[in-house]
This record gives sequence, structure tokens and C-alpha cells, in this order.
Amino acid sequence: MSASGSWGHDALGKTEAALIEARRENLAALRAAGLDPFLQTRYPVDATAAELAARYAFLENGAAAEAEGWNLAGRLLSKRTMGKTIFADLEDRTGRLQLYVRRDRVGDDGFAAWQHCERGDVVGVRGTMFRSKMGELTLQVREFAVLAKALAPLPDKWSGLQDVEKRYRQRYVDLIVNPEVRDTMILRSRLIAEMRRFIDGHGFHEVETPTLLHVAGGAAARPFVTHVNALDQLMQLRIATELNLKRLIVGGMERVYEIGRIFRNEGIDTTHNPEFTMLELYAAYWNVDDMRAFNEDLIARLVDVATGGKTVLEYDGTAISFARPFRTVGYLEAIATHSAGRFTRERLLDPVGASGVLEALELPSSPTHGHALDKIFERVVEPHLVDPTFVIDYPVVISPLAKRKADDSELTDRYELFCANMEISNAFTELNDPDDQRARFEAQMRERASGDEEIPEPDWDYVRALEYGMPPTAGIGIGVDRLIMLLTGSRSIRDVLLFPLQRQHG
RNA sequence: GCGCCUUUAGCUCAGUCGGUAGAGCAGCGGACUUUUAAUCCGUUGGUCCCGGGUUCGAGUCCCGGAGGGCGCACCA
Repeated sequence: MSASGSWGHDALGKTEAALIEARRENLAALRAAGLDPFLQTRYPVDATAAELAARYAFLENGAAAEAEGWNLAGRLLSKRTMGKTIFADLEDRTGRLQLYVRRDRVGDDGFAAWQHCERGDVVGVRGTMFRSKMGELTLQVREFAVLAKALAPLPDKWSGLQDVEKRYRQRYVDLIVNPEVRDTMILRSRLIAEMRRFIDGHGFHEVETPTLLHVAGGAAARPFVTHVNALDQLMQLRIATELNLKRLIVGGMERVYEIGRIFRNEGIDTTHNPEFTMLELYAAYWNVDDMRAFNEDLIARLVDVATGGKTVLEYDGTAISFARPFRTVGYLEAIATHSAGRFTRERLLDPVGASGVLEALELPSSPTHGHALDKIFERVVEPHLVDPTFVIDYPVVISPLAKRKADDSELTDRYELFCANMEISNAFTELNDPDDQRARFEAQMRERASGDEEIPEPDWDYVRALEYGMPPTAGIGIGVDRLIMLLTGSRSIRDVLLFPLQRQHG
């Protein structure tokens, strides 16, 4: 970095350069006073803004509690100088606390040093608590240290950072000035922790399976391709964790789950990011109905945490009720209901009939029967699925890894949970008959050959694993980001991802 | 990939009919010992996203490009 304050990349405008230069002068002044911020290594924090707010809730306006002193550290978010006193707002990970600095308390040198502290700086303060005449809990500063100097100017203190492009590209700035962003990300973290706690409580083991695979299977999606130098081989980034987790079921681990990053080389929009987080969980000796009950328990628990004990969640202006039990409807029955009985089982389960339904809906033709069914369901039923709804009994043609229903071989023991028009979970009793699995992979190979590029190459070792015997098992996949969107009221997946994918600047 | 919208000071935003580039905040100088979007006085600051074109004259109109947002398409 040059002495002029250049960033080393984008050329700075004169205004910004002047702002940075002014901050560098303050840094130089602190150094001259022997208070170099960048020489500090630690600060003995013994309190947080939230703890102090709770502890001193009893203080009445104008009252002080001078017997106890506290060390607090955080970022200065505003500073109001009034002659020989300064008011400032300090923010730490728990919230904000007002600071009060008097020249007659910190001394002439200390007060002079405060002149060189500004919005954005990270400081550590020691002092005692009082409540101002206006009722604001405040720490009166006795001692302080500047722990880091902010050379770059922060966005407007009132408007924050609105420019969405800059918010995503410089998320650190967004997090500093837009408290709701940090609230959302922290809630995400808490919800995922709760998810783990809940699942662990049911005797599951969390595992990690490879991201780099020779054949990315377990879903229909275009994979990312990369090269492994050591092997001089092309590999794919996983598009699901399904097949490896079921190998662990074969191996006798019985209850396993993974919360992991999945990569799909497809579109980017408000509900899709090329890398996203998926929870997949498998339980030996459960069937799809056991899984449905587990799923409902899990979602209800997370809604409880997210709402602080309510069963109704506001999402995009709509109140969504998570009152139990969740609604259940058959896949074919739902399509029939929402088409006034026109699209019958007979039409839908016949490839030619399904094509006719696509035409009736003025949808483009589909490469495969399964693809057509997906399009039909998406158009006819999904817009109606606002409150949480289990859609059950999916046709076998769109469920290549699910077990057929005992009493209806064209349907599977599978459900998807929808909420706010989004698919939240996909679960089924796992197909464990290796011969049936091999036949379905062979059918997929024919569909792939006929032009559906999203259908993966079969993973034949997975069939071999089934030949060693997989117990009856139920599995579930949950799109964690979309679930978090729902639970945090976020309308875009980018608002629940810390660093959503953005195009490289030119 | 297609359509619509958007890009002006560090930030948030105005900018009329094509006629010298504006405000608030931040910054800088000054006053102020319970303020809190502190207040008051003064003040600096512009690659109007980029490149062409039309015009006496373009932030403004036209063409092309880039970034971003939304919708569609895609996405079990």
C-alpha cells in the first residue's frame, strides 16, 4: 500500500481519498501520543452491552453505580462531541451501549486522544455505569484503548448501506452498519445449531462425506467439474450426499446425517445459489411415515425457536400457520383437485397422457415423462401450498431412489414438504432392492441418452453396496437455506448467505 | 438465454423541456460538561458506470457494452 492511502486496487475519488487521509492523520496523532492502535494485542473484556443492560436495568434516570467497573470492547458507531464531554455509541456482538467521556475524568491527554477516535474505530473502554437524565444506560469512561483504526469511512449512520451489490460484495460493511443483517445471520446459526441438537438427541451421528466425486449422483443436476492434479483425473463436485450416506447405512451406522455444502451448476436467482447447504439424514428401520413425524417435530421445533414460542410465522406478508398436524395430500390427488378433476391418474401416469396435459397447460414439451410431471405439479399445485403441507405418494417415474408402495407399484413411499410455495423437504423409504435399483438406473441411462443432461450417470458401486444388504431405511433431504429464508422472513436466498456468489468485477 | 428496471460526492438520494452539478449525512474549521439522526455558525468534496453518436451544447436523447436487482426460462 502506498503512503498516499491508495487501496492498491480501485482508484479512489478525491472525496474518499480526503476522508481516508483525515483518518490517517488521526492514526498518526494516536501514534504520536504513544497509543498506536495496531500495537494492541488483546483487551480483557469482562462485560457485554447486553449483560450490562440486564444488570443495570434497575438504575433510575440520573442514578449512577460507581462501585463496579467494567471492561467493554467494540466498534464506535457514532460520536457526539459537546465541548468538554463526548457521547458515543459502542456496539459489540450483543448490542449497543452509550459511552460518556468527560475531560475531567480521563484527563487532558486522554480527552485529546478521544478527539482522534471516530466512527468505525474499535475501542476498549473501562468505566462505571449510570443512567442519563433522558434514561439512556451509559458507561462513563475512566480508561480506554484504541484497538484498531478504521481508515475507510463507514456508510451513512442513518441510511446504512442500501446498495445491494455493495452489500453482497463487501458484506463486512453491511454487517457493521445494518444490524438486521447480523441478526439474520446469527439466527441462521442458532437455528442450525438447534437442528443439530434436535437430531443428535435422536441418536444420529453427524458425518462428513466427500465433496469431490468421480460420479456426482443422488439428484438430477449439472455438476461442477474440476481436475485433480495428483490423479490427473476429472472429478465432479457433489450434487447430493445421498448415495454416500446410504453406503454408511449399509455399513451399519444406522442413523447418520450430514449438513453440508452442495454444488449445482445451474441458474442463480432468489431461491438458487450455485453452492448451498443441504441436510440429509437416514435412519435404518424407519419408513417414510416415521420420517414424516420426525420432520414435523423438527420443523415445529425450529419455528418455535425462530418465533420465540409461536406457531404462526409471517413470510412475505402472509401469515403461515405451523399448527400441528401439518396438512397431508396425495400427489395425484392434489393435481386432480387443483385441475377440477381434469388431470387424472390415468393421464398423468401415461407418458403420452402427461404430454397432453402439458399441452393443455400451454407448457413447453418435456424431454422425459418425469420432467413433464414435475412441470405439471409446479404449475398446478405449488402455488396453492402456503401452509406447511406434506405431499405424499409420488409416482415412481420421478422417484428413482424410492421404494415402491406395497399396494401400488406405480407410486412410492415418498413425500415432499412444501411451505410458502417452496419445497422444504424431500423424503422417502429408500429403495433397497439392488435389482430394482439397477433397473431404474438403466432406465435413467436411456433418458440421459435421449437428451436430459441433468440425469446423472449411474453410480454402479451404489448398486453393489445394496447387494450387500441395506436395511429398510427412510431418508430425508432438507434445503437448509430455503428453510432459513422461511424462518427468518428473507425473500432472497442471498439474504441468508453470508457471501452469495457474485460475478467477478472486470 | 430473454424482458423490465437500475448505476450521479465516502453513504442515502434529487436533478424539470437538452443550457454552469444539488441536498442531507459523513469529513474539515469554530462554539458547547447529560447528548442520542445532538444542536448552532462556517466550509471542502464530482471519471454523472464505460465507449461511441446526435447537437452550438448531453447527467438528461440515440446506439453498443459492463455491473446489479426483479421477472421469465432453467433448476426433482
